[in-house]
Amino acid sequence: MKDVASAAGVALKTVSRVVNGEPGVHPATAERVRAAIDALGYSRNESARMLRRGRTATVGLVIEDIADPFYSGLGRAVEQVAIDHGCLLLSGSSGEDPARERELVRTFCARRVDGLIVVPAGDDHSYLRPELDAGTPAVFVDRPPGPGIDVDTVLCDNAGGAERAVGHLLSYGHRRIAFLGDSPSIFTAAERLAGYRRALGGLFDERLVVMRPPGLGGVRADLERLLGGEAPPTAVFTGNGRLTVATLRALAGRRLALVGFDDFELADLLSPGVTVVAQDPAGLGRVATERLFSRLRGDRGPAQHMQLPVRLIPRGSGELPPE
Amino acid sequence: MKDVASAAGVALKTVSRVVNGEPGVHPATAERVRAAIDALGYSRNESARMLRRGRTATVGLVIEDIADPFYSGLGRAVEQVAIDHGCLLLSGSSGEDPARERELVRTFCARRVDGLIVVPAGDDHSYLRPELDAGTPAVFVDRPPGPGIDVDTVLCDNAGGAERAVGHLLSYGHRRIAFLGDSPSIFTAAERLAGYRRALGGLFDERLVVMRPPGLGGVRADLERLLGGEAPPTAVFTGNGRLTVATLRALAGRRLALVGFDDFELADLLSPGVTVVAQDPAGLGRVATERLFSRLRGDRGPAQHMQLPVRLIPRGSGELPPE
DNA sequence: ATACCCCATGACAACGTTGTCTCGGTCGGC
DNA sequence: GCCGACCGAGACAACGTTGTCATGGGGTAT
Repeated sequence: MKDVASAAGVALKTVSRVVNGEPGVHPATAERVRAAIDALGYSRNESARMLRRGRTATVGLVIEDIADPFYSGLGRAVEQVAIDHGCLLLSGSSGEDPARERELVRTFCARRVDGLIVVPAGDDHSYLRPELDAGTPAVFVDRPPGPGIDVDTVLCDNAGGAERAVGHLLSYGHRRIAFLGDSPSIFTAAERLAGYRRALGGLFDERLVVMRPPGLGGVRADLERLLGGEAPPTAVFTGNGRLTVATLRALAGRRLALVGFDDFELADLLSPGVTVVAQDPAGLGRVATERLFSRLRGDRGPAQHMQLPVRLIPRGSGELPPE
Repeated sequence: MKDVASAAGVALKTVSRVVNGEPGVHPATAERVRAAIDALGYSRNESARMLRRGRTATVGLVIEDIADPFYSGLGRAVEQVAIDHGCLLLSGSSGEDPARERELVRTFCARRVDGLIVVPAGDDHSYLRPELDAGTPAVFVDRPPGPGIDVDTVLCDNAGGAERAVGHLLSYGHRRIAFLGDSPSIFTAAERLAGYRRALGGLFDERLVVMRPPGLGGVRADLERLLGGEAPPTAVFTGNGRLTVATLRALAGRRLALVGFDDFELADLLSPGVTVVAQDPAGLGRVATERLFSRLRGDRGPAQHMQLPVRLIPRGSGELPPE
């Protein structure tokens, strides 16, 4: 910028004014400056600008794994909204590791991101307190923060969706419906279990519930055990997309009524098509990021807790009769 | 940092030394400084550090669409390697729009990213010349840069993979094999067409080739036209993952031998399983980013052009006999 | 003609670090 | 007891912007 200034024969500040489109510069001068900028291939140093202004025009996104279609859809939406607001996205995957989540947040905050979008892995977010007090807004998506931290959250209707899924199977005559869920320490898994339980009411049988981290081996064994036991289930409700896919693999073509939480590509092309309760990952990302920007615009109201609806999509697997 | 210094009763520079683990600080002093840091909840301002050091510890990633499983897998690998090298990732989706690609690169460079990983959308990258000359290394992945720009590239064996796919169908007795590809202006599509053509040799028939941007409607119509014509194809080779899926939808269960370029989740669960030529998106990302960091470590050698192998995975659809 | 105001421009400090240089004190060797 | 080396620590400038305030010149109203 110094070079541009001397090339155009003006002061530093005038170049700054032109670059930022500030008023009060004679058109002819501005033109001369622009010519010098082009000639020298100058581009503003954003690091210096960030330092001076205290704003980085950057949003930090912490998710579980960007390679997971659910989160990459969410991430894409966050990116889009950020760009619409002139911000860039710093992103990182926590891999469901609370220490890693914390480390990412710490690093993002050291870089003075304007705001944070977090899909938390852990359940203790007291480490966020100083950042929040310092004025860095955060929005939690998909899962709420741990106790004592009251920030905006955008969740989907986990319990309601699960209830809906199980109700659907009940309406087709099933009475013994298994639940394969993620570890109950994960918020969404616990919520979905609650919905499952509520839908079943007196039919609830804890022997039909298996909750553990996903993985084909485990699911296959669990399924064999469930189906081989006395009074086996006639249907299964799977608690997330990965478990649904693992279950489909484990079933290896055997027909068993199934409704899964989370939609996934090609669910419609399998035979039978897979009935799911679909969330809207892009919607979660969009709403959360818009919430964040409304905070950045100065909204100081109490924390908002939003819940997005889910949608049951019948495709065949959830409409199979018992037996 | 100023506050920490006065709290600990030392000079600014001493705090800096402690924070950066530089030698030459008395252990007792260091301890006092650390105590002050904890008490004040201080964290280094990375913006200032970037400005001063001229390094941002940031890698810019430009891809087509982070929501696409292929690119999100690639992005995850880039992120991992970057983190292993102490860098964060700024990412953006170009949406196959050259202007957007350029804009993203420009923005990243204004932020003085240490290096760039680019999946290009356009075919003119002369705009990169100033950045490259300024010492910002770039690595192109999946597709090469336009003419005149000689940077490291990491591609997969597009032509070889296509040749392999078509050869596979030929070996199962097919003689009329259609090709559904992306717009030939896209490098990978053109390469795969070349491989298809090479494998067919004299059997090549341009009436069996359809190249256009993906989208179910188009694919369905194209397929109807191909299959309804005289001497219809007995097999089809699809030029990328999205087209493979669109084709499967359009076929709606009709049996037609098919081999697709790109693997995708659940390809094994469809019936028949979908035979594919699989790339390794994570491998592309990893190799490219390692290349970038070797440049950042000072490698000034000539541009390297790497090609990763592909793998044919027979699953059933590619082994169907003609008719 | 004088006073006033506005416009275009510039000088200067500050943002929070880190690299360089300097300085005082202690220690070891002769 | 003297000198050089070394160690811990600090002063200062610089990175490239932008916000604040100052300045001078020309136009307008009185």
